[in-house]
Amino acid sequence: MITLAEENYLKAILYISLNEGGKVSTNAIANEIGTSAASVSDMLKKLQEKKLIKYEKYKGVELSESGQNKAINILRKHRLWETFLVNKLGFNWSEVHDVAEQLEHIQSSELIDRLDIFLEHPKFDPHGEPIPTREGEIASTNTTPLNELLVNTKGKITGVSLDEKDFLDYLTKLNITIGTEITLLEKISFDKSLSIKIANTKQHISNDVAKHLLIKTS
Amino acid sequence: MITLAEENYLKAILYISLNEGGKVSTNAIANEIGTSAASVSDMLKKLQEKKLIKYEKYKGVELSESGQNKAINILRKHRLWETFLVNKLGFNWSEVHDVAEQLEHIQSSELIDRLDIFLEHPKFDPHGEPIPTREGEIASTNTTPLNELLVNTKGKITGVSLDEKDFLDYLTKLNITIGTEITLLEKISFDKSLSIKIANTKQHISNDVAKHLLIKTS
DNA sequence: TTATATTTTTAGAGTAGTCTAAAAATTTAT
DNA sequence: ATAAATTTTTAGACTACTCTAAAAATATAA
Repeated sequence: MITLAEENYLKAILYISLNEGGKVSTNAIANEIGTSAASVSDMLKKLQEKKLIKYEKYKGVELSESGQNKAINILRKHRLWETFLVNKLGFNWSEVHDVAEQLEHIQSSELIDRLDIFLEHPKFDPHGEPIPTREGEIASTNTTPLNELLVNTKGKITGVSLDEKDFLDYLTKLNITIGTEITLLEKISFDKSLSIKIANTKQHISNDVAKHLLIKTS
Repeated sequence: MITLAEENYLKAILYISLNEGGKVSTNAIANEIGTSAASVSDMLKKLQEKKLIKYEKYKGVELSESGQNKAINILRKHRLWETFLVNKLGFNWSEVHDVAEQLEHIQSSELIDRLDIFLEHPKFDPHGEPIPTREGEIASTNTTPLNELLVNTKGKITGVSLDEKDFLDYLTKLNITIGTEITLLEKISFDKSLSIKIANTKQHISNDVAKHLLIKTS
């Protein structure tokens, strides 16, 4: 059996390696989970014992095949539950993360299969992130973070890569949501902030915001 | 904060006192939870510290007001989730107990409020048991266990008081479900087994089965 | 009412996960 | 290439929950 803490470690390792690629460091995990590097070191030994990760002391860590399967399954559950909470229960996209973090640990593959059917096999969650398939496939989205776009390019926001309430509420205030058409007007080299146009209104956003907006250009 | 283990103890104490009434013994809890009397003794001290129970050594235990509120809320969550699993996801009534035991521990009152709305404020769960209200009211059902009925009485099954797969699957095999009309034909004094009539078919069931069938007479 | 059986509690120990402080290894900078 | 800074691991301790074995309290029975 896999414990709740172990599941959270696997998820963190997957999350970091999806974003950064390559081996994951002890500190990165500690930072992601909000714990000490010492605790992470301890836990990595246990996950290694259970063959859920490939780990060499001081050399960083990556998921084993079975660890990756488990982690992707947790991600699938998280994103399906978020979809349920928004599409069926009427939650706002900024309110679902914490509850989904609990629901993703419910153990029942039958439950997830049925939830998937009930939701009519959604491909993306409320933040535009792909929902891994039952077989563990994660669709690639072919998007570009807004801050990497060329000036004067027009595109559509198809996803956000950060699931934090403050961030999502700020987007809502800016009239930004999934599907919003956006044009990059200018990049300020000093602070990397951006001028953008949304629905014929000019707005200004920081690089920290822009890098989490995923754009599909037409 | 209340831990998962504590929630399970409160739930067990509520369950026993709803069925037996009066103070609850250490052994009864140990038996219900499937742990040792020693562990229960330990935990009772902790729950006492947190003012969730009223407890005197060797004298048994009862829930405090705040403990009862918490326990009833867990019961509410359990029964709402069971209703969701059957009504929305298409699970059979015999398959939902274990998953609901996990789901009942999800912490979010907003979630439960919205689930209640989504399900259109159900009054009873798939086993005919009343769903406690948001305010902690548990409707009384005014039912009689089948084995306490007088011979030749006719009634309708409005609930079952046991949520175990084997039992529920057996009922399904007997063509018994919520709403089934039933007539008590004969009580065998030797083993307390019963002859019953369901849909013009005569059947024979044990006292152990009959006592968990809740009847409303017309 | 005294002995016996049962129930409950205490004592002591084990596991999973966490922490801080210190030691060891690795990386970076001069 | 060695010193300094950073990262990672180890050591030792703490909490929550569990266990078995033994002691204490209560209930039952002769």
